[in-house]
Order: sequence, then structure tokens, then C-alpha cells
Amino acid sequence: MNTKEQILEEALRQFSRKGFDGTSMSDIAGPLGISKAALYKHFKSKQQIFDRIIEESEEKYKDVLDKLSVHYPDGGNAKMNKKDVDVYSGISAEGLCENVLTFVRFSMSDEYPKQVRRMLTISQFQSNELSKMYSKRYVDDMLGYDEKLFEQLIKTGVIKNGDPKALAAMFYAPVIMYMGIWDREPKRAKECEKAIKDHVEQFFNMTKLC
Amino acid sequence: MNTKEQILEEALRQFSRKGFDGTSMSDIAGPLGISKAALYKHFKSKQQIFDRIIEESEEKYKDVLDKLSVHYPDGGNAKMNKKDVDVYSGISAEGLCENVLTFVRFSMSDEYPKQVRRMLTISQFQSNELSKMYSKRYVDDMLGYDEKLFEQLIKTGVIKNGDPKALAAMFYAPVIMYMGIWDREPKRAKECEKAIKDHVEQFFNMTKLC
DNA sequence: TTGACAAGTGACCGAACGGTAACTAAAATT
DNA sequence: AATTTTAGTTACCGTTCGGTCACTTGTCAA
Repeated sequence: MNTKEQILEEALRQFSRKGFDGTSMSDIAGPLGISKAALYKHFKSKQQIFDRIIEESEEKYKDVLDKLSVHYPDGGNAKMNKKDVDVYSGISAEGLCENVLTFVRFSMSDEYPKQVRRMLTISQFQSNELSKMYSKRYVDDMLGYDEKLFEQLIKTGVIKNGDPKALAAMFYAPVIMYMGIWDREPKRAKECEKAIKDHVEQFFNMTKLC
Repeated sequence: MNTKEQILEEALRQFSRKGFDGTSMSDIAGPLGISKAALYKHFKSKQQIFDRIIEESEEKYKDVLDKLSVHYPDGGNAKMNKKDVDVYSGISAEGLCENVLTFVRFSMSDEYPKQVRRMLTISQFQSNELSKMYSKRYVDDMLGYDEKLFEQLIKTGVIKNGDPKALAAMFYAPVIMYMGIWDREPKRAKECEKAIKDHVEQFFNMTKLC
């Protein structure tokens, strides 16, 4: 009954390790204890399985983004994390620190976002669509979010000056960079977690002085 | 006569686009106007072609690193770029800015580093060796280099305080992040180049104030 | 009770894969 | 001049690939 979902799960596991071309239909069917012919009762091709994984990940990504965010009264379009900003009292830098670490720990401990990230990483040059999706999800959206955040922090005087966009890059880029090491070399997990923590602290120390 | 080198060139071009599994021996032989059987006169297997490309890139990488660097008298182990540091008069922040942009422009305009970077990006999870190579080349080495640089900048008083390692991450990570966008979406090249320039300027504005 | 349907199976298909064998012609070596 | 080596060819090998087909079996609605 849940075979279709199991197929998607196993396919994602395989694709994230060996890529689309490196994964055969038997590779997917084998661990599920079914024949590869059975896969074609649920999907018409290997490509369709891949496409469905991407589609589903996009749905889940949007869900998380929507549930995590709330329309901020000022900007109208700006989406702010509920924990990052109290609509009535402003933004807390300490809350932001905590929030980043929570985001990182979830992204690195849960198998699903890990596998999706790996799959997208090794497939990012396969089509324009996948290239754009990768950029949007792991760079543009995150930078946009942080940029709005720093705009607020400057308005409220927590940070005195600086370009919000450049600040967002300096804040976010090291995080994703260390997550990259973490993905490639799980043995360095603790080192990366500490580096991220140090970076976030150091960043706020610096910006408070400016 | 130069067939062996042509094979490596064409293989790198193919591997960087479609990956190891997505590239067939005929794909490599075809554009060179030879039969795939001829490839086996120069390499004993497809894997050996891939390995040789990696090996060669490692040699070239080390060459560039050595030629670009000079042993800094203080640390002994620290390697400093000749343009970044004048052994007798100290480090120039402006020279560093220029140097980063030169490095970026070379990395993004020359086909060879681009293809190697793409190939390594989509192959980074295929083995522990490749994982480590990617981390070393595009993160650890760069961070280490910048860290030494910021140590000097703090010593000489150009920057008043801050952890050199955290500073290096804030400085370098956005650069490689924008290079990632540039690689995936060449149409955004100008946008990325400007973002990197803005980031570098903004970074030095901030650190001078601290 | 029966008949439609969903979800499997194993056998099979043509194509493409990585790789080899036998052969050839030119170039280099002796 | 004779011979070996190099670098290429075509034809072919066994295997694996994505995908199809005919068939079976259990479930469930008419």
C-alpha cells in the first residue's frame, strides 16, 4: 500500500549516494524486496521517479518556509521567522543565534534534508531547472531572508551601519560552507558545529561594535 | 602524438558536464574523431582516465599554490601570497582586495579550473578521497591562507580585534558562495562579480572600524 | 459468486555499455 | 633493409541497462 512512498524513499537514498546515472532500477527495487518490473506499476520511468522526488521536495520546502514564516507588518512581502522577530518589540540577536543553530542541527541530523541536499548537489549541473532550484533554495532564499532581518536590525539600532545584503552574505555563507564540510566528512561534524557556533558569536560581537 | 592529452581534455569536459557514470567511452572518443577502442591504447580503463585527470589536477593545483606563495619569515609554515604581503613593510588591505578579484576572475574565466571544479563538485560524494580533496582545495586551504593573513593584519593593527579564523570564514565563504551561483547560472555572472566586489569592500569597511 | 482491478512475478527485448581480439599501416629502431 | 613498436581500425564479446509482456494472485465491489 505504501509501496509507492517506499520506492521514492529508497530512490532518494540511492540517487543521493550514486546519482541518477549511477543508480539502476534494480538498485532501487532490490532493497525493497520487489522486482524491478514492479516499479513500473507505480512509475512509468526512472526519470519520473527522479522528477517526483524533486517535486515532493519542492512541496515540502515550501511548506516549511510558509509554516516557519509570518508576514512582517512593515515590509508587506518580507517573511520573518516567528522566533527571530517579535512584531511588537523588535528583533532579538540572541534569539537569532539560537535559531540559526536550531536550523543547522535540523538540516544536519534529519535524513530527508540531508539526502535531498546531496542529491541536488550532485545533480545541480544536469539542467537549468535544477541549477536554479539549487541557487534559490540554498542561496537566494536564505540570503533574502537574512537581508530582511538585518534591515530590521539596522532600523532598530542593534547594528549601527552596513549594507544588509553584504551582512547577510557574511552571516550566512560561512554557515553553508561548514555544512558542506559536514556533508562530505561526517567525522568532522563536531568541528563544524563548533566553527558555526564560533562564527555566529563572533559575527554578532563584530556587528554590535560597528 | 598529443592524443593522450586530448583524451584527458575531452574526458574532463564530458565528466564535468555529465559525471563519470553519465559519460561513455564513445562520448569521449567521438569528438576526437577516433574509435573508442583507440582509447584503450592510452588508458587501460575509464576509471584510469578519471584518476589521471584528478592526479593531474592535483599536480597543477600544487604548482599554482607553490608558485603563488612564499614562505613567510615569521611562521615558518605559513604561506603568503607575494602580492598580499610585503615581507618588509607588512600587508596591504587594498592589495588584498585586488588580489581576491584577480583570483576570482581567473577561476571563473579559465576553462580548466572551471571544469575541474564542476567535476569535483558532482563527484565529491563518490569516495572519501574525493570528499577530502574537495574540502581541502575549496575550503580548508583557502581558509588557512586567509587566517594567516588576518593574523598579520591584526598584528600590524590594520584590524583591531577579532578571531582570525572567524574573520577568514566571513571573508572567504561569501566569495565561494557567489562563485557557486556563477558556475550554475552563467547568466548571473555580472551580478555575482558585483556582489563579490561589494562584499570585499564592505568587509574591509567593517573591519577597519572594529 | 463473479468479475474488475491493483500489485506483483519471471522471462524477455533491443540497445548501450566497458572492454578485447585480430588486423593494418606508418613510424621508429636496430 | 628488416623488424619491432605505436596508434589506429572493425568486429565482436559478455553484461547490464531501461523497459515491456504475459501471466498470477489477492482484494473488493456489484
